[in-house]
Amino acid sequence: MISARIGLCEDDPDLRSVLTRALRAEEFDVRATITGHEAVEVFSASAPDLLVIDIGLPDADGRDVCQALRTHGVTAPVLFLTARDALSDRLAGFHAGGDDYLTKPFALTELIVRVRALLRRSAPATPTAGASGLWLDPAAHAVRCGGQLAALTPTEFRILAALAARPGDVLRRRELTSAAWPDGAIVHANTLDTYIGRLRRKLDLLDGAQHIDTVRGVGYVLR
Amino acid sequence: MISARIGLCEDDPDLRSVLTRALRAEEFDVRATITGHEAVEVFSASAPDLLVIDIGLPDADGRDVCQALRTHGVTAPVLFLTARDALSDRLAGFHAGGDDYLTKPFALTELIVRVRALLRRSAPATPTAGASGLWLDPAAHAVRCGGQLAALTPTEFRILAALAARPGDVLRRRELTSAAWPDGAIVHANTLDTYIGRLRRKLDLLDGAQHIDTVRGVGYVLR
DNA sequence: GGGTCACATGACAGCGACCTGACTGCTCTC
DNA sequence: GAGAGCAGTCAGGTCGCTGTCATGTGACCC
Repeated sequence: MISARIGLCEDDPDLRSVLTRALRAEEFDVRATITGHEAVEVFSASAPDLLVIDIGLPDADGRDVCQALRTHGVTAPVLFLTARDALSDRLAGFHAGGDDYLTKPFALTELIVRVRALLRRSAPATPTAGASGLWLDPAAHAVRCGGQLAALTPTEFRILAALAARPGDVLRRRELTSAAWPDGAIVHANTLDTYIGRLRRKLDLLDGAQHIDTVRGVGYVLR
Repeated sequence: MISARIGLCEDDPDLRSVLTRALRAEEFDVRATITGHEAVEVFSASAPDLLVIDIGLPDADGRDVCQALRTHGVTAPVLFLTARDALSDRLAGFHAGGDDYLTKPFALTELIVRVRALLRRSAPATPTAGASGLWLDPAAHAVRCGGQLAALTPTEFRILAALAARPGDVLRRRELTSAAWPDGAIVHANTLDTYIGRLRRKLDLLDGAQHIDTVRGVGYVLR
């Protein structure tokens, strides 16, 4: 699968750098911009698959940047970043349009999960986990297989999302841990094993197949 | 695919005529209305797949029309037409649950592009609430199931309408809260729980089935 | 085979999210 | 003012998610 192109617009140098590196670490093709005007110029010329835009840009409101891009025919979903104290329910309307927002401060893992969820939603025709027959449904917080559906807890969902993001690739234990738990969280080594076991049980009830393989000494892989 | 039904509300005869013909030329099934009251009457009776509403209607503000339709259970995305440079209008439009904006004057091709984008984005998320066996009855402020009918209070209706707008999707608590209460309203976290409980009791009396599921740590889902 | 290690699995306690019934206050109508 | 109905809060109970532990199992190396 070709990596998704993500357009980023964030004026704070530190945050911009962190976000860019975090997204690139997840194999995304990131193009970072600093001002709203730059974002409109760059992304209307070559539309990315998803936009991550800070609401509080110095030269323009992030929502106006979005609006301007929409008038240029850019239909990619947008993930807004907003300060918690500036958050109000007025942003809720964006959900109906398929967009999303994240309040600062946020865990990078949360950003990654949201980004993947938005990308998945905007490309509903793309099977999520390759040939595994599994279908991650972020809207339902569940996994589908055939007509069956299994509800997942938040932690189970994050782990399976990380695996499904790169089907066929072996994900190291530390990669999975950092994807499922916030940075700095201390989780017992065995905790991941337990969750893998729970996921396997739920997936097994769906179609009786083995979806998550163990790669001894390395990690796990979704096939 | 059956052509999408588009509800148009525009008082200016020239613009109405141009828009109607342009959309029909794109194979859309257009129903044009002139006043806000007519729009509410017509489109709450037979909800289209998308609404195009002028903000500056003579008898009502387009945002109020949108708001009224939302409380009638109409969940279709809305494209507002508005005068240029009206930032406050934009924000207020999103308050009303609108999904996109177009500032006059605009190119017809822009309109078409964004209509298609909105339809594309909303398509997977808008099966009718009938899939759950429940039917929202805005006129009676009630919910029907089979031949049974349960009266709902206004707040209960708004919550159920929000859930029914996206059956199968988990709605976060904050989404439901912002859908059921006005912006800025401070409601105790537990209040939503209480209303969910009341709704469950009423729905349970209709057919004895469990309609609203809890997704722990996330929100609620109508199935 | 025997030892070691990594992983699998079932059980469990803590905790927080959620559920529920009861209650108060408010508004509207008569 | 009385009554009815709705909205919102509270307290206490229940339930499920989470993370950990103990123990079992299988892979690998010698």
